[in-house]
Amino acid sequence: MSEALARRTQQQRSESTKALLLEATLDLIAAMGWANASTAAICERAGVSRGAQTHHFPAKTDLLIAAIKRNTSRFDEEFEQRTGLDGSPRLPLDEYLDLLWQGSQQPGFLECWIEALVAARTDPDLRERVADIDARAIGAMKEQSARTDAAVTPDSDLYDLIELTIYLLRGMALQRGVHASEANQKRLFELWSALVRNHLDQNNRDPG
Amino acid sequence: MSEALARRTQQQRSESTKALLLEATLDLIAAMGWANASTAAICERAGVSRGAQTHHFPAKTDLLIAAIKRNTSRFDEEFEQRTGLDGSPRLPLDEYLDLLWQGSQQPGFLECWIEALVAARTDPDLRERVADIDARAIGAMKEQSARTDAAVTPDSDLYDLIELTIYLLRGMALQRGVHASEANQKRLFELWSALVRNHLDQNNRDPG
DNA sequence: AATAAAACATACCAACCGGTCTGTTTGCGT
DNA sequence: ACGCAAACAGACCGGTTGGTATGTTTTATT
Repeated sequence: MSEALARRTQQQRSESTKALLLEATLDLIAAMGWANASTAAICERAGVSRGAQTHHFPAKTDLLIAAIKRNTSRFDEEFEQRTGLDGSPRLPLDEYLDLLWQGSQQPGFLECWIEALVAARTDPDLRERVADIDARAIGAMKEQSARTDAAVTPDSDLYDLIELTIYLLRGMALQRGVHASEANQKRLFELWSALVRNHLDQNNRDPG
Repeated sequence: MSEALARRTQQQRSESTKALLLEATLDLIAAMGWANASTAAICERAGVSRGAQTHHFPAKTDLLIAAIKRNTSRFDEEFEQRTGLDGSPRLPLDEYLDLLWQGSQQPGFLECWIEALVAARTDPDLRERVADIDARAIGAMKEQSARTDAAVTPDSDLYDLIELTIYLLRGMALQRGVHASEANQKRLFELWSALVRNHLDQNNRDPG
């Protein structure tokens, strides 16, 4: 029958099942936590055999690393697009902070990230690799913030405030795991944003 | 031989082994994470038989709940002492924020708390109970903050700022799990403290 | 077409986990 | 002193997990 359709390159087959596995992994981490996401469950969800999984990801930790890399790069690219790279007008800091907020509200995104951080803390095989991915992600967000209109003076506290914001959003996501409190958190984050803006306005007034 | 020493009340025996188990539980959660802390390992660490553990804590989740209750109440009491209840002079907000910081630096404290929050997210048996303990702990800290010199007007943002601070400290602790960055975080927290003070000073100027 | 290699499928296994069950010791009430 | 219940100890078990080992199919190479 449809031989032409079934015929795929090795690379195509490989990347296809890899993608299925990683999506299933992220889904299950978000739904039941990394500790409860068994390789068997991931394979079933992905519609892939256990052998295929072990072929592409010999150890379970390989699965987690690849999954959170996918998780971060996906949002990283979206953020890069939104902040823009060329001579477009600078994004107002307000909007960038709101962008961070929206990113933190993406279902499963921070949940997976937190699960990875927690798992990595007590797993020597994970710790270094997760720490590296994490550092890159934070660095990327700091660079993005430098493309907003808040990047007035080189010695401002902008990077520190971005780092604080990231920590805050993670702490909030942690809380949402057990408490449904989105409206309240939105309100709190707006207060946070106001404090950040106010601080930068005060310290960067008349930069020259 | 020393019968008088070996002779103990049932209640004494019970509370003694309970305490041993809970301490061992907290130690292991901090050291290897909740998911990797097996009941057998906890019993071995506590020097208690498996039968004794199941007698006092039939399910593993009972162990976690009791352990984090102990975890929070321990620090809660310390905070209550420090903030004082009677007519003593009001604690400066600066010092209270520093108290929160010091609490967040206590080895194992936030690590266990975060493990509990993460485990509770995907465990129906834990979620409600952990959420309840968490809500009480946050409420207690808000009440303590009301005893500082920052509690000027009833409609200030003090409670919101305390809640933000708690989320921030948790996000920071999450980060410390994979990155050794205490000095940097101390610096960041002082920046945040400055923002909080500044905001409250601005909004509560000339209250009456 | 033949050979090799990558992709995939299935069975298997040793280790571990948490809960249950049975038996023993210790303290308490009478 | 006696009986009972709580505290404790150890054995046991079904279920699950992640990794491995072996066999089959699909693509690539020559």
